[in-house]
Amino acid sequence: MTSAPQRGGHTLRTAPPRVRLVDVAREAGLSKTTVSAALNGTGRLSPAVREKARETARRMGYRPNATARQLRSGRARLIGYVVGEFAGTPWTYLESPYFAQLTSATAAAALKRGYALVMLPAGSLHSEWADLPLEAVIVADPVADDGVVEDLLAARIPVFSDGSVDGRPGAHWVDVDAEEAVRGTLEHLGSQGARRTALVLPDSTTRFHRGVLAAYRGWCAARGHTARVTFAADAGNGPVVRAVDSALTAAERPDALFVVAELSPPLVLEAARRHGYDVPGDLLVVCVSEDGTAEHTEPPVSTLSLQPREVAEAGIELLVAALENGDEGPSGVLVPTRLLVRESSRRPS
Amino acid sequence: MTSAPQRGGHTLRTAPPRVRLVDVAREAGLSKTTVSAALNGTGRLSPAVREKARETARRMGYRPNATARQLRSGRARLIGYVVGEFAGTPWTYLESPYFAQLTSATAAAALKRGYALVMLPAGSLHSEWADLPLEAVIVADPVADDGVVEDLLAARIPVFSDGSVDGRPGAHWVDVDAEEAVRGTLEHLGSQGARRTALVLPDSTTRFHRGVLAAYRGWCAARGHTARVTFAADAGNGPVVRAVDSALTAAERPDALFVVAELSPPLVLEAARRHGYDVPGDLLVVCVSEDGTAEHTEPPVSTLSLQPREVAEAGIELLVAALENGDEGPSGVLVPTRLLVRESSRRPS
DNA sequence: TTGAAAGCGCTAACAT
DNA sequence: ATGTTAGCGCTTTCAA
Repeated sequence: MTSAPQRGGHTLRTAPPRVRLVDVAREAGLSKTTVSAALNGTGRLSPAVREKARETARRMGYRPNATARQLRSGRARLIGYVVGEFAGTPWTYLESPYFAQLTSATAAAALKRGYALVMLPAGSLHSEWADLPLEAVIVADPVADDGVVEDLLAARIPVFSDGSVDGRPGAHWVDVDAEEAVRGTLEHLGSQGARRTALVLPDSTTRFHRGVLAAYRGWCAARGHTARVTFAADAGNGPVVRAVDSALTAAERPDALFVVAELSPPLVLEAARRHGYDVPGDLLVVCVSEDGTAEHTEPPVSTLSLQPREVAEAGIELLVAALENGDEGPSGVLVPTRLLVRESSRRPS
Repeated sequence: MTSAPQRGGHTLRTAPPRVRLVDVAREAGLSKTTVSAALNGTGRLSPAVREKARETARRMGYRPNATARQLRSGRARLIGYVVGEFAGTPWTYLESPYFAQLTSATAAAALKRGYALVMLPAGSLHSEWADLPLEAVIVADPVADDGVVEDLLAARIPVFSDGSVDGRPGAHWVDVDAEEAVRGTLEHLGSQGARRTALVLPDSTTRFHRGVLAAYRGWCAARGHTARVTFAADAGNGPVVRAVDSALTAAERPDALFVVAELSPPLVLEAARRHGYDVPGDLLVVCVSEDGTAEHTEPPVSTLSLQPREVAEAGIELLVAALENGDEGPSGVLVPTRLLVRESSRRPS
């Protein structure tokens, strides 16, 4: 007879050993099977026995051991969640309203289907959390050639990410249509009279940001406009404010600003004011943002929403389908963005 | 011979069965024991054998089953994270900079000690996630008589929360000193000439918010000042803006504003402007906020930081100590707040 | 130096 | 209707 680690593992020295199924069975004068069936509502048991088992379990404060169940069922119902951007500051992504919403919506959608989300540091690799029993991992906005995606795929762990993983076996994706989003926004701005729309973009290799840049350049080229792009050196208010400042002080002043780098809308307005622009009088403004402050500013700021909640829903739906019905079905889905036009981008007539 | 569920559980129909330790052992012509020891660097094995085991495992793409390990070790190294406030909208808490920072800092600190964080919906009860193998649960800012805390304690799951759980066996806490925070802020405001400081508070039963209210009232009473409290009906920009509006339009206009309800600092400034106040000329402003925009406004806004990162660090330290060294040691710790004085609360001389 | 076997706590196939 | 037993995949004691 071997002696396994202290019952209940290396847990609290002072903690009493946890009540197990067998303890309940013994106490009730029944077998494990019967108690298990009684508690799980399975099997054919006489109501009396079932009740007795339940009563005893309750009285003894029995709680099934989740790990044992997981092992038995072969399913952990745990999903990893890691974001590709922000690798330099692995835990700041939640401070972005976009990621805050994406993350919470993902957790919500997952939990609704019976899966829980495990938060992982941005930019971390599989090896750092290999001993978590994750059934799949969501990689939000991976950077170009993201190491995690490779690692995961090599370890045969299903990956849910964006369009950049298309075609890889075991990889699934949800994507926003950057091309269409940019076109829609620029057309809107154009329709309000903008001729010189400047773009402020994070210096990131995310698929979305790359897509935005390409679409913007394409749009300008097609119309013979000069592309006016300013890159924010880094995420965070400071660097993005500086990028906006520099976009607004260009020799040829822009008449519209499309801020894709995440910046609190009131701060965009303040920058405009600081540089002597009237919004929307001589500067139209649209921000890619999920920040609710946009509707409370004076004037309210138009935003392009990337619809993180819809993205999360679609992603989890795909994930559940893949995990539970095998790998068939579409491996990707496109979610449309939504342009919320407010006063900041409506040229007064 | 029984036939357990499909090897690997109900996983992908098309997925090949996962490589197990025994598969590697067979392939290498060794025993499970030997391969396990080789891979874990334990036991006394000849270098040749160890290498052979490792090589075979690598070649076959072996990855240990995390659930089996957990069962064996009796430890899941998983911590639940649930917030008490926001029960009405269980997933919006991340949109608050305070909770975003608290959450990410908690996840970071936990992971550093080898624990991963599982995100749970705000206001949810133990029964909704009873089948997750959580070794402990962190209940951030529980509301008065929070059901989760009771549930968890009854289920003998260690709880880490705030001072409101003090004294309960199995409960541990980290708290901010609301009394001192309020006193410090009001003194600062007073030193800058404020005589009529209005307070804007969420209508919440959180320990911190209750503490702030009590401290504020006490402070006013001690000095014979009238207490000027406005409650924000709800979280979110809209309701809090309305509360600020109403505080600013009181018959007797305040000369200082202490905004404890979470609101984007630029929006506080805008409200002041809207009502004809000059900040800091005739209204001093201090916000309880972790929002980085505070330093980028004109004027920059003074904030009282609740130091979520320090709170998280302290909490996880306590948690690890309790989980790993038994339940002794202090069951609670107090973390000081930090007043960051900026231009918005410095009376120009 | 290596291997056989027990057992973590649970569920389900099978026998009674 | 209820119980016996095997086994999920792993680590560890103990024997060889």
